[in-house]
Amino acid sequence: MANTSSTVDKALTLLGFFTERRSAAGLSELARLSGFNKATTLRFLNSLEAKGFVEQDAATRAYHLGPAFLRFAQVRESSFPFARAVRDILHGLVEKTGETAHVSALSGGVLANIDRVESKRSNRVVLDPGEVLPFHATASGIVYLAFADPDVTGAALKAPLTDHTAKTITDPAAIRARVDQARADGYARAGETYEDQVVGLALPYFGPSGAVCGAVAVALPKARASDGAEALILRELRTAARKLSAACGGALPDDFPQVPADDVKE
Amino acid sequence: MANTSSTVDKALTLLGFFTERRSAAGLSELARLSGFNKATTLRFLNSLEAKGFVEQDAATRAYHLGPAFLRFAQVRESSFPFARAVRDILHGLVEKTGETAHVSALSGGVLANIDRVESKRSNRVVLDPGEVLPFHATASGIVYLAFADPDVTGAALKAPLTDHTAKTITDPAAIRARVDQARADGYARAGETYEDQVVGLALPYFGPSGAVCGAVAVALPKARASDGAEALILRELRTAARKLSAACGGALPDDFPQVPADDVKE
DNA sequence: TCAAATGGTTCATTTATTGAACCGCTGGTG
DNA sequence: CACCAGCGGTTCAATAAATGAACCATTTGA
Repeated sequence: MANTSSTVDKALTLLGFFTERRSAAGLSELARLSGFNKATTLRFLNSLEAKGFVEQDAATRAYHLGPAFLRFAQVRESSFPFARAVRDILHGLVEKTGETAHVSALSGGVLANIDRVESKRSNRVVLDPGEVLPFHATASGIVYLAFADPDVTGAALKAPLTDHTAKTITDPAAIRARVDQARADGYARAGETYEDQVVGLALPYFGPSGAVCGAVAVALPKARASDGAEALILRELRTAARKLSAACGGALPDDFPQVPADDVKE
Repeated sequence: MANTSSTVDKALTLLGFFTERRSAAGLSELARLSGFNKATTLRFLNSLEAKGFVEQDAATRAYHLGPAFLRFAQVRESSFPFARAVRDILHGLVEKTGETAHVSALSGGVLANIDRVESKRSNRVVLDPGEVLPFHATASGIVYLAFADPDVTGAALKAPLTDHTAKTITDPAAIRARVDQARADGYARAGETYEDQVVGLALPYFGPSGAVCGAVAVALPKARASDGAEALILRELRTAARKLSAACGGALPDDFPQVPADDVKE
């Protein structure tokens, strides 16, 4: 599966270099980031620009994501009103839990945030829109792998696992253990493996044919991560995961573990 | 400018075949629509799928737009909150005029709707999200051409001009006259040239460096298109165009015509 | 003023793209 | 129920398109 390396694939990877932090980039910068030749990069950018996927700032000559995304997001949404459902579910989660919530989806081989709603508390977790979530270092990533196709999981664990904090787990065997645990539990917890002082809890959601689509997660400051708070969050996450699955035409599998094996029932 | 026909260009054109009406399409259908060989089409779809730009329904094997658009729209929006501004402006227009309003932008050589808000009246104009607006048959298209680069305008008039209604104007010279008129007036009006019984009024909006980005328009049933109503709409459209230009870092040109050369001042 | 970036171009080499023919499969029809 | 037409997908030689090192012309900044 390494890389089929079609020209189209390569051209599209350029888009992935635009993030919230780097919302615009010049030709040389993109060539450096991608490893493509400058001439190649330019041709790709021209093609992307012709279709509205990037725009070039006339003054700075830097490129940024184009208006095509507004249009296509609109078209997708009109036939498949997912973004709207996501937003509603996230608002519900934030209201119920008081913490920042976000939903990710697998898109182009990576798990990327597709929306997030922040807690109203002053001490809260802040997330970049569109951020790519490393599989091994986030609760969303772990729980995604737990329910993903074994090949995908294997591939993700073979990839280089980078450190994000002092507590990031980079040993593939240890990650695999966490993934197995998450599969058994029906959720994943990540304590400061991606950001210091941040705890994450995540559940997967499923599309038609029962394939996992992504994860829904709540991120909170470690200081507020009491057992009781986490149990509440997991309960809310479960209903969120159920709604999300429904919104994309799927459902939680029948054998999906009951999340909070504790006291009260939903 | 005909077609540079790079492989990437071709692959991206596939995305354009997804609309609200045809939100999913199979391999053969896309091959037919695009004119590409089936093998070629499939390779493109695979590349697009790998990056999340299309998804394949496991059951029907049909393809539809993928989650990448949610993500990239998010990233673009985070650094360039345009969609939000558009929405606010459209709501304002609908409230003030009582009619359906929409904003389009040039994206990939075509003028496509990027958002729209419908009138609350029962007899109203309905627009498809993401719809492509033909230059010659819509007020938005005419007014776009009026302020676009002369080369673009020339190219658009050389392209085949298709009929949409009995009143569609397909003579390039007549269209050019309307374009020139629109440039002088600062707005364009299209009476039943795209949809029967529908009148459209449109103004352009401008980005940095003064280039035209797209159009903002109001569409209303012919029966309600009185002179007074149209004058009101044009006034509202002008403030909308000003706001929109500001939202994308531009402004109306200093020499932009005063829209309603009539009674009351804004 | 100079050096090192930048965006962009060129063109022979190479490599990925192309398309006709081909599978196996499904769903509808006489 | 056998048939055929359409589907999604695959193959592989011929070919057209992608590639990249070297090259400008400008801009930036020391």
